Amino acid sequence: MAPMRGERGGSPARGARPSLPLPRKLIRQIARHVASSGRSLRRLEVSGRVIDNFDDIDDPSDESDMEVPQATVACGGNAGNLPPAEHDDDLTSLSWLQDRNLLRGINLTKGDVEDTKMIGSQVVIKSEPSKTPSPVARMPSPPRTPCKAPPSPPAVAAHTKPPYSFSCLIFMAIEAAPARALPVKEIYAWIVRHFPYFKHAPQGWKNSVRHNLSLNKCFHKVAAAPGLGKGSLWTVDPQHRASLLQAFGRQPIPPAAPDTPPPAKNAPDPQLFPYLARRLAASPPPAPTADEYLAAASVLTMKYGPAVLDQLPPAAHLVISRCVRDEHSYSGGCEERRTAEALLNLAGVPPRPPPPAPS
DNA sequence: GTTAAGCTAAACACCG
DNA sequence: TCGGTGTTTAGCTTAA
Repeated sequence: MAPMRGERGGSPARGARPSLPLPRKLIRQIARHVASSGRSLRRLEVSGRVIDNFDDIDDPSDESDMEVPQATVACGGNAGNLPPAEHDDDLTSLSWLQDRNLLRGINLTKGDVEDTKMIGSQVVIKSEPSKTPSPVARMPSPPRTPCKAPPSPPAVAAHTKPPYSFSCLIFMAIEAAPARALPVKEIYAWIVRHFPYFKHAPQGWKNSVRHNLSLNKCFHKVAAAPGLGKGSLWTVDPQHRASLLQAFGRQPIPPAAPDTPPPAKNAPDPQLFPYLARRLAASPPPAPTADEYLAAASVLTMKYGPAVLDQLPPAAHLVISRCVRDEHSYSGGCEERRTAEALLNLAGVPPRPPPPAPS
């Protein structure tokens, strides 16, 4: 029988481990990710540095995270009334980030893997029996010139429902607005602009947006601006901002990577589960968009404080800094950047200075 | 098994 | 009258 959640398990030696630069839960999530391909995590490296060896971290019944000294997690940068990271039990979002390769560069090494191959910044874990790269562990490399080639794949995203709830979409739209307030029509437009899926989605999604605005206490209607015509302006209630930010951490896990199709026997019957079937049918998943990178940075920061960003590999820093540098290539500022700034500011992350220009 | 959250659909009223 | 907006209700699925 598996131990109850919170029960201590595993070897006693774990308690004597050195401080981990990443929360143990995050490492466990990575271990599960590796385990999903039939492997087990034996060693973890971050940015080329061996963090720890552990033989039992892939035990799915082990839910303890008491070994993580909070001091190493540095939550002091949480903005405003954000809840402390230790209150958040849910790392679903992090599995999403891993699935989306947003934690690329974290070097996973399996004990019985004899070689970890680096191709550029792409990490390939070689499987001993088959000598073929693990489809799960194979991480695509980030753009070589991330500042020039932001990963915005509208052609793919057009067919993929974004992994955000409507409240998150509305939140992002409003936060991206200069006045932090938008009429419903502009919220529609922002969503369509950033998630082309909705361009051809059934009309019901607009109803869902309005339903969300009306029902969700996080959104408030304010007096209509003169000349606005029908409708009101909608804003985010500052008191509920933290809960909306937390909602980013509860996003559903998107479909598996294109080269790891789920077993057909697990495919939901579209007749019985139309919603789930539609969600899962939206594969292959698109490459992460700039907004997803930003959401990833924000989620990580919200959970563990800004210091966690310094524990991520340089590739992640590139991803984050890219959006700041993009500021210089846009005239007047794009909504993506505003979204980025809003999210990162809310998460307490100061903008990273652009790297020095090559001489 | 229960509960909460979220999605979808539908109906209705209000307003420009 | 029409279409957009806002509200409410109900049923469903999923995750905790």
